[in-house]
Amino acid sequence: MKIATWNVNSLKVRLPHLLDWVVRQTPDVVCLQELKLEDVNFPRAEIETAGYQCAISGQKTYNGVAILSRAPLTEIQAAFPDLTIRRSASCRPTVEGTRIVCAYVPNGQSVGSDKYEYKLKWIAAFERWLREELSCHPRLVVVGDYNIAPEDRDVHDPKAWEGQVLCSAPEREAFGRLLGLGLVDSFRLFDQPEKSYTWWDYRMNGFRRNLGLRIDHILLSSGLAARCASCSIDLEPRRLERPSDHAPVVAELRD
DNA sequence: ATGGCTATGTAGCATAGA
Repeated sequence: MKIATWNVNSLKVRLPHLLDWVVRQTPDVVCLQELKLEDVNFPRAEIETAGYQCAISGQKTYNGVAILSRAPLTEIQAAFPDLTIRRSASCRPTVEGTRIVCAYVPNGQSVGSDKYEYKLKWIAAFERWLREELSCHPRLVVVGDYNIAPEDRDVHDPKAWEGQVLCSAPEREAFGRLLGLGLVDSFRLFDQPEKSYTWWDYRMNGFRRNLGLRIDHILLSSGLAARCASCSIDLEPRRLERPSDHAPVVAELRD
Protein backbone atom coordinates (compact mmCIF):
# COMPACT_ATOMS: atom_id res chain seq x y z
CA MET A 1 0.00 0.00 0.00
CA LYS A 2 1.29 3.40 -0.99
CA ILE A 3 0.10 6.19 1.28
CA ALA A 4 0.64 9.92 0.89
CA THR A 5 0.03 13.12 2.82
CA TRP A 6 -0.14 16.58 1.25
CA ASN A 7 -1.14 19.98 2.53
CA VAL A 8 -2.52 21.40 -0.72
CA ASN A 9 -3.26 24.94 0.56
CA SER A 10 -6.61 25.22 -1.26
CA LEU A 11 -7.90 22.16 -3.10
CA LYS A 12 -9.74 24.42 -5.51
CA VAL A 13 -6.48 25.96 -6.72
CA ARG A 14 -4.44 22.73 -6.50
CA LEU A 15 -6.89 20.25 -8.03
CA PRO A 16 -5.07 20.11 -11.39
CA HIS A 17 -1.79 19.43 -9.57
CA LEU A 18 -3.41 16.72 -7.47
CA LEU A 19 -5.01 14.98 -10.45
CA ASP A 20 -1.73 14.97 -12.38
CA TRP A 21 0.16 13.84 -9.32
CA VAL A 22 -1.98 10.78 -8.51
CA VAL A 23 -1.55 9.58 -12.11
CA ARG A 24 2.21 9.83 -11.72
CA GLN A 25 2.51 8.45 -8.17
CA THR A 26 -0.51 6.08 -8.10
CA PRO A 27 -0.92 6.21 -4.30
CA ASP A 28 -3.54 3.93 -2.75
CA VAL A 29 -4.38 6.46 -0.06
CA VAL A 30 -3.97 10.25 -0.21
CA CYS A 31 -4.53 12.38 2.88
CA LEU A 32 -5.08 16.06 2.14
CA GLN A 33 -5.00 19.06 4.46
CA GLU A 34 -5.99 22.70 4.12
CA LEU A 35 -8.77 22.07 1.64
CA LYS A 36 -10.14 25.55 2.35
CA LEU A 37 -13.56 24.56 1.10
CA GLU A 38 -16.84 23.26 2.43
CA ASP A 39 -17.95 19.69 1.77
CA VAL A 40 -20.55 20.88 -0.75
CA ASN A 41 -17.78 22.38 -2.90
CA PHE A 42 -15.51 19.34 -2.75
CA PRO A 43 -14.60 18.23 -6.30
CA ARG A 44 -15.91 14.73 -5.70
CA ALA A 45 -16.67 13.89 -9.33
CA GLU A 46 -13.16 14.70 -10.58
CA ILE A 47 -11.54 12.74 -7.77
CA GLU A 48 -13.85 9.74 -8.16
CA THR A 49 -13.11 9.76 -11.89
CA ALA A 50 -9.43 9.56 -10.95
CA GLY A 51 -10.28 6.34 -9.09
CA TYR A 52 -10.66 7.42 -5.47
CA GLN A 53 -13.35 7.30 -2.85
CA CYS A 54 -13.46 10.32 -0.58
CA ALA A 55 -13.91 10.92 3.13
CA ILE A 56 -14.26 14.65 3.61
CA SER A 57 -14.20 16.99 6.58
CA GLY A 58 -14.27 20.41 4.96
CA GLN A 59 -14.54 23.88 6.40
CA LYS A 60 -15.13 27.28 4.90
CA THR A 61 -12.03 29.42 4.29
CA TYR A 62 -9.59 27.52 6.50
CA ASN A 63 -8.49 24.05 7.44
CA GLY A 64 -10.40 21.07 6.10
CA VAL A 65 -9.03 17.58 5.48
CA ALA A 66 -9.89 14.62 3.27
CA ILE A 67 -8.84 11.03 2.78
CA LEU A 68 -8.86 9.59 -0.73
CA SER A 69 -8.66 5.83 -1.15
CA ARG A 70 -8.69 3.42 -4.07
CA ALA A 71 -10.07 0.70 -1.80
CA PRO A 72 -13.52 1.21 -0.31
CA LEU A 73 -13.66 3.47 2.74
CA THR A 74 -15.80 2.24 5.58
CA GLU A 75 -16.76 3.55 9.00
CA ILE A 76 -15.81 7.08 8.16
CA GLN A 77 -15.45 9.44 11.07
CA ALA A 78 -15.55 13.09 10.11
CA ALA A 79 -13.86 14.56 13.16
CA PHE A 80 -12.38 13.70 16.50
CA PRO A 81 -15.08 13.79 19.15
CA ASP A 82 -13.21 15.85 21.73
CA LEU A 83 -11.58 18.41 19.44
CA THR A 84 -13.76 21.41 18.95
CA ILE A 85 -12.62 22.51 15.50
CA ARG A 86 -13.03 20.12 12.62
CA ARG A 87 -9.48 19.86 11.40
CA SER A 88 -9.27 16.12 11.18
CA ALA A 89 -10.78 13.08 9.61
CA SER A 90 -10.30 9.41 10.02
CA CYS A 91 -11.64 6.22 8.60
CA ARG A 92 -11.31 2.50 9.05
CA PRO A 93 -10.36 -0.01 7.72
CA THR A 94 -9.26 0.94 4.24
CA VAL A 95 -7.01 -1.91 3.24
CA GLU A 96 -6.89 -5.17 5.17
CA GLY A 97 -7.72 -3.63 8.49
CA THR A 98 -5.33 -0.71 8.33
CA ARG A 99 -6.81 2.38 9.93
CA ILE A 100 -5.89 5.78 8.54
CA VAL A 101 -5.91 9.03 10.48
CA CYS A 102 -5.46 12.32 8.63
CA ALA A 103 -4.68 15.28 10.85
CA TYR A 104 -4.12 18.97 10.43
CA VAL A 105 -2.51 20.18 13.62
CA PRO A 106 -3.11 23.87 14.39
CA ASN A 107 -0.30 26.18 13.37
CA GLY A 108 0.15 27.96 16.69
CA GLN A 109 1.03 31.36 15.19
CA SER A 110 3.70 32.32 17.74
CA VAL A 111 5.02 30.99 21.02
CA GLY A 112 2.97 32.30 23.93
CA SER A 113 -0.04 33.30 21.84
CA ASP A 114 -3.55 31.98 22.49
CA LYS A 115 -3.24 29.96 19.31
CA TYR A 116 -0.03 28.41 20.58
CA GLU A 117 -1.72 27.35 23.81
CA TYR A 118 -4.60 25.98 21.78
CA LYS A 119 -2.16 24.02 19.63
CA LEU A 120 -0.60 22.35 22.67
CA LYS A 121 -4.03 21.53 24.09
CA TRP A 122 -5.13 20.19 20.73
CA ILE A 123 -2.11 17.86 20.51
CA ALA A 124 -2.67 16.68 24.08
CA ALA A 125 -6.27 15.78 23.20
CA PHE A 126 -5.04 14.15 20.00
CA GLU A 127 -2.58 12.07 22.02
CA ARG A 128 -5.34 10.87 24.36
CA TRP A 129 -7.52 10.00 21.39
CA LEU A 130 -4.67 8.18 19.62
CA ARG A 131 -3.90 6.13 22.71
CA GLU A 132 -7.43 4.70 22.58
CA GLU A 133 -7.25 4.30 18.85
CA LEU A 134 -4.01 2.31 19.04
CA SER A 135 -5.43 0.00 21.66
CA CYS A 136 -8.17 -1.15 19.28
CA HIS A 137 -6.33 -0.61 15.97
CA PRO A 138 -2.78 -1.91 16.19
CA ARG A 139 -2.32 -1.25 12.49
CA LEU A 140 -2.56 2.52 12.58
CA VAL A 141 -1.28 5.16 10.16
CA VAL A 142 -1.30 8.75 11.46
CA VAL A 143 -0.38 11.26 8.80
CA GLY A 144 -0.71 14.92 8.15
CA ASP A 145 0.56 18.41 8.69
CA TYR A 146 1.84 18.31 12.26
CA ASN A 147 3.18 21.86 12.15
CA ILE A 148 6.18 20.63 14.14
CA ALA A 149 9.76 20.17 13.00
CA PRO A 150 10.81 17.35 15.35
CA GLU A 151 14.58 17.92 15.34
CA ASP A 152 17.14 20.53 14.37
CA ARG A 153 18.02 18.53 11.26
CA ASP A 154 14.44 19.16 10.11
CA VAL A 155 15.10 22.91 10.08
CA HIS A 156 17.14 24.83 7.50
CA ASP A 157 18.44 27.28 10.11
CA PRO A 158 18.09 25.79 13.59
CA LYS A 159 19.68 28.82 15.24
CA ALA A 160 17.22 31.27 13.70
CA TRP A 161 14.28 28.99 14.51
CA GLU A 162 15.40 28.03 18.00
CA GLY A 163 12.45 28.34 20.37
CA GLN A 164 10.17 29.63 17.61
CA VAL A 165 6.78 28.22 16.81
CA LEU A 166 7.02 24.85 14.96
CA CYS A 167 10.38 24.24 16.67
CA SER A 168 9.83 25.11 20.33
CA ALA A 169 10.63 22.60 23.07
CA PRO A 170 6.99 22.17 24.21
CA GLU A 171 5.93 21.37 20.65
CA ARG A 172 8.78 18.93 20.16
CA GLU A 173 8.00 17.30 23.49
CA ALA A 174 4.35 16.97 22.45
CA PHE A 175 5.48 15.33 19.21
CA GLY A 176 7.75 13.07 21.23
CA ARG A 177 4.78 11.97 23.33
CA LEU A 178 2.98 10.91 20.15
CA LEU A 179 6.00 8.78 19.29
CA GLY A 180 5.91 7.53 22.87
CA LEU A 181 2.54 5.94 22.13
CA GLY A 182 4.44 3.53 19.92
CA LEU A 183 4.35 5.47 16.66
CA VAL A 184 7.35 5.69 14.36
CA ASP A 185 8.35 8.56 12.07
CA SER A 186 8.57 6.56 8.84
CA PHE A 187 10.82 9.13 7.18
CA ARG A 188 13.60 8.41 9.67
CA LEU A 189 13.44 4.65 9.13
CA PHE A 190 15.62 5.23 6.05
CA ASP A 191 18.72 7.11 5.00
CA GLN A 192 17.54 10.46 3.68
CA PRO A 193 19.18 13.34 1.86
CA GLU A 194 20.42 16.08 4.16
CA LYS A 195 18.25 19.18 4.31
CA SER A 196 15.03 17.30 3.55
CA TYR A 197 11.98 19.50 4.09
CA THR A 198 8.26 19.48 3.31
CA TRP A 199 7.43 23.20 3.59
CA TRP A 200 9.06 26.33 2.23
CA ASP A 201 7.89 29.91 2.65
CA TYR A 202 6.46 31.42 -0.51
CA ARG A 203 8.47 34.55 0.25
CA MET A 204 12.13 35.26 -0.38
CA ASN A 205 12.54 32.38 -2.84
CA GLY A 206 12.32 29.97 0.06
CA PHE A 207 12.04 26.87 -2.08
CA ARG A 208 14.78 27.74 -4.56
CA ARG A 209 17.11 28.39 -1.64
CA ASN A 210 15.79 25.32 0.23
CA LEU A 211 14.91 27.38 3.29
CA GLY A 212 12.48 24.79 4.55
CA LEU A 213 11.12 22.83 7.47
CA ARG A 214 10.03 19.20 7.72
CA ILE A 215 6.62 19.47 9.36
CA ASP A 216 4.50 16.93 7.42
CA HIS A 217 4.86 13.39 8.69
CA ILE A 218 3.76 9.81 8.21
CA LEU A 219 3.68 8.04 11.58
CA LEU A 220 3.23 4.27 11.72
CA SER A 221 2.37 1.92 14.54
CA SER A 222 5.22 -0.47 15.25
CA GLY A 223 3.64 -3.38 13.40
CA LEU A 224 3.29 -1.29 10.27
CA ALA A 225 6.74 0.25 10.64
CA ALA A 226 8.18 -3.24 10.24
CA ARG A 227 6.42 -3.40 6.86
CA CYS A 228 7.51 0.03 5.65
CA ALA A 229 9.60 -0.25 2.48
CA SER A 230 10.24 3.45 1.79
CA CYS A 231 9.36 6.99 2.73
CA SER A 232 10.25 10.04 0.69
CA ILE A 233 9.32 13.63 -0.05
CA ASP A 234 8.24 14.36 -3.63
CA LEU A 235 9.62 17.78 -4.55
CA GLU A 236 8.16 17.83 -8.07
CA PRO A 237 4.80 19.45 -7.24
CA ARG A 238 6.60 22.26 -5.41
CA ARG A 239 8.41 23.15 -8.65
CA LEU A 240 5.20 23.73 -10.61
CA GLU A 241 3.51 27.04 -11.37
CA ARG A 242 1.28 28.15 -8.48
CA PRO A 243 2.41 25.37 -6.14
CA SER A 244 1.25 24.59 -2.64
CA ASP A 245 3.86 25.72 -0.12
CA HIS A 246 3.99 22.07 1.06
CA ALA A 247 5.37 19.04 -0.77
CA PRO A 248 3.73 15.61 -0.48
CA VAL A 249 5.28 12.78 1.55
CA VAL A 250 4.86 9.19 0.36
CA ALA A 251 5.40 5.91 2.22
CA GLU A 252 5.13 2.36 0.90
CA LEU A 253 3.97 -0.56 3.06
CA ARG A 254 4.57 -4.16 2.07
CA ASP A 255 1.50 -6.38 1.94
C1' DA B 1 13.58 45.30 8.59
C1' DT B 2 7.45 42.08 12.31
C1' DG B 3 8.87 43.03 5.99
C1' DG B 4 9.07 39.45 2.27
C1' DC B 5 4.00 35.57 -0.64
C1' DT B 6 -0.41 33.16 -1.32
C1' DA B 7 -5.32 32.20 -0.59
C1' DT B 8 -9.88 33.46 1.07
C1' DG B 9 -13.71 36.58 1.80
C1' DT B 10 -15.20 40.38 -0.02
C1' DA B 11 -14.95 44.88 -2.65
C1' DG B 12 -10.03 47.91 -0.22
C1' DC B 13 -8.07 45.47 2.99
C1' DA B 14 -8.31 41.97 6.90
C1' DT B 15 -6.91 37.37 8.46
C1' DA B 16 -4.26 33.23 8.40
C1' DG B 17 -0.71 30.44 7.21
C1' DA B 18 4.31 28.63 8.99
